[in-house]
Amino acid sequence: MRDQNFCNSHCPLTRAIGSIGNKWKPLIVHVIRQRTVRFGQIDAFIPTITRKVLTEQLKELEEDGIVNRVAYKELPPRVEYSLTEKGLALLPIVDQIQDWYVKFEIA
Amino acid sequence: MRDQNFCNSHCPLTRAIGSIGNKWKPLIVHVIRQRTVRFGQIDAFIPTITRKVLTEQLKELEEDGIVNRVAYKELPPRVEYSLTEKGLALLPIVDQIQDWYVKFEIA
DNA sequence: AATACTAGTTACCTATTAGTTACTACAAAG
DNA sequence: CTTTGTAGTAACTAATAGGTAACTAGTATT
Repeated sequence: MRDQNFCNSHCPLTRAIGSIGNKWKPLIVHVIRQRTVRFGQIDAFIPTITRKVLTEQLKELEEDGIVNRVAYKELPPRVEYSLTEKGLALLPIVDQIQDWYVKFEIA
Repeated sequence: MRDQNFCNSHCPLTRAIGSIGNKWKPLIVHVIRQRTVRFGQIDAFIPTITRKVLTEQLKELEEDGIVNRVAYKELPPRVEYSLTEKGLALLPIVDQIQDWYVKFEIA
């Protein structure tokens, strides 16, 4: 998202939303989970995301200390992503969002 | 948000994000909390939102069964908003997002 | 000699979201 | 008789997010 009004707000919830409150980031965190996954795997798990947008989102998540990125100097390239401690702490919240939705979803 | 790819996804987390995963809705839920508040109060609590956008977001939240809207037939108009059971169930999650952010924020 | 492989990047274009300004209704207060 | 107050709406514009297609590197396979 990177909305300056949000990132510089005096309200911590607003800043939190500025950091993870967009449509892709919770999904990316949810896909990585406790694993170490490659770029292409994340891309395959989120069918509607494009590589360009996935790259952008992963870069922001890395900047915000939510994911680790390890690039191997090989060809073809290999880049592995995993959650940091901060990212792992987000998992129970993401799970609860899913549970909340399922609980109130009209069958 | 109302992204059709999200709302019709087979993944419940994706659908959940489609319903509350935008920048304004968690904030609106957080502002209403357990109270009954008027339109103008919400507007005053979220300084950077415009009336137009607030109206749109509240309408979607109402459609999704997250807020109740009660309009009194008076002049000047009075409209009161409160959280439904579904909306109230979102409060602990929103609080946890805030706690998560505060915990990992670099001082 | 051409093709596939991965994890991107670049330039360009479109769609969605958000902001701006002006306007409404009618009663009550000054 | 003008102003104030509330909760919007309409028309329009600006900003941002997201999508598309083409391209890169160097090794390994066909």
